[in-house]
Amino acid sequence: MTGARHLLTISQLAGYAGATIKAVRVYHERGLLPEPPRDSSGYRRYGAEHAIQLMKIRTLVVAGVPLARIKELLAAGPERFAAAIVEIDRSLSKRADEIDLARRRIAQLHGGDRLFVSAEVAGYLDRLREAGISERTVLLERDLWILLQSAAPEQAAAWIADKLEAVTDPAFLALYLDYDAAVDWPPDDPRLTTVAERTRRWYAERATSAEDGPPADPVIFRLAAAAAGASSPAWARIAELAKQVP
Amino acid sequence: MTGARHLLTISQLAGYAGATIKAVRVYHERGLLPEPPRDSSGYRRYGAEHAIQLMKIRTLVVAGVPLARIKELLAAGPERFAAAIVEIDRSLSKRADEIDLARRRIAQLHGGDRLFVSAEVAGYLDRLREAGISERTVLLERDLWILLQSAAPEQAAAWIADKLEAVTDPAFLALYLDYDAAVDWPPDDPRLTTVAERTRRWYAERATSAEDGPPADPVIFRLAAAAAGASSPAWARIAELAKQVP
DNA sequence: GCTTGACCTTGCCCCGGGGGCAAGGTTCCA
DNA sequence: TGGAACCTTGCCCCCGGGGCAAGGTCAAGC
Repeated sequence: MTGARHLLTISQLAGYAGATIKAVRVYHERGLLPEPPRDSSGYRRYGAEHAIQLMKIRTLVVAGVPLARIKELLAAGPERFAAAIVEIDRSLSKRADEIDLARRRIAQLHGGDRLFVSAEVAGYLDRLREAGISERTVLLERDLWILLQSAAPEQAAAWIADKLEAVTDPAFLALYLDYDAAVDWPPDDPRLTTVAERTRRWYAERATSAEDGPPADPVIFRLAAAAAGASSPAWARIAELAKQVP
Repeated sequence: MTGARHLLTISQLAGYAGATIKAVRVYHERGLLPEPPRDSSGYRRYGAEHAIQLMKIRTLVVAGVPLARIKELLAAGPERFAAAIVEIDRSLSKRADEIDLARRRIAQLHGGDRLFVSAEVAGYLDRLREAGISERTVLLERDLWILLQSAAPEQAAAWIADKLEAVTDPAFLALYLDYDAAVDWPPDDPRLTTVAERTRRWYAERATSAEDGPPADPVIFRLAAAAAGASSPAWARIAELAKQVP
């Protein structure tokens, strides 16, 4: 009569615990769930004790605990088990936070540049837009910042702080608007000398008024200048002109 | 000078987007991220456009979107993309709910039987405990319900409704306490005939007062009786005695 | 009895999303 | 000039099962 204690088939067991037949067999293989007795034709026959164990296993599995760790936990003493539960709960709550963050980020996916550059740089770019800089130039500037932030994050951070200050200066914005207007001029346009002159003046004034300029790492600076120059021959020419009469 | 547009190494790119070098190479293989130009020694050199694409990829990856789907999405038009974003957000919110549920379940892992049986059965078991039934017998009853719920969920549901009603009857509880006391008696204990007599009377009374008894599926009923009988020879004897004098 | 469909068994290969390591080439910095 | 830190390709491995094959078994209906 004790055979009546093991009357569940594998699919009944799996269905009850929200698992699949395959999963149950995997748990047998990995030693998480003891193999039950077999009936006369070799079918596995389960009892309530297996159902209980399987429910525990599934609860931990859906909580994201790896099978190897589940095996340890089920074999461990209650105090170790309780400690593990606390830790698992913590990791679940962390996962929930990550999901929250992921939701906020995918929501920004079809939107602006905040996903691609730091908040500071995004703010800077928005100031440029407000000042009337063309979207094309803003995007060039954005790409430059992406390169900078990738190649030298802390230098970029120091630099953007400087730029956020500069952008409050109307003279800087005016100069930037000149550059924006000049982007498509031919390199031999005579107006470029004027822009170069204004550039020199602004830098000179700035060097006297604020003693700490951008932490001029020459390598990075040159790369940035080269990238900008590559985008616009006119800009490259302005840089050349501004250097010529120091 | 256009080489300056591609100045990031693979590790700089990966670091910026929170990926690993290996992951970036996988995205190349799968066609998610275009292969960048190589420098003179065969190293990959990336530009801002790759950084932007990689950020998009990573955002979707951490949101749990499979790489194959990400590839489709990046190639699709904006309206299809937007629709997908909505769907991804919904699935993320579902995941968040699942995590919530998982947390509540692991919290019950070291606690009572509510994890292993339905809420109704758990309530029934608690009523038995309140009535003074020994924990050992309650656990036997619980295991029986686990078998029942696994093997025939809807029959078990109908049956538990019946039991929840029975448990409000003091006569039923008194009878159950008799069984609890008898669990370890030898099968030839003379007191068993008294219990059998009370059992017969209770069933007779119930059959007249409530016309709809439990939906007596004979197979399931017999299995349950056999399981109970296997746990206690005395209970098996009571069942035999109660049948003998119909 | 006989078929039909649902179930069960083992065994094998497959997937995604990379990780790890080997074995070699390159670049940077002191 | 030498070692650390990069980079390259290639190969095998991990988890947690899914899918399929090739067979054995069971219950219901005719």
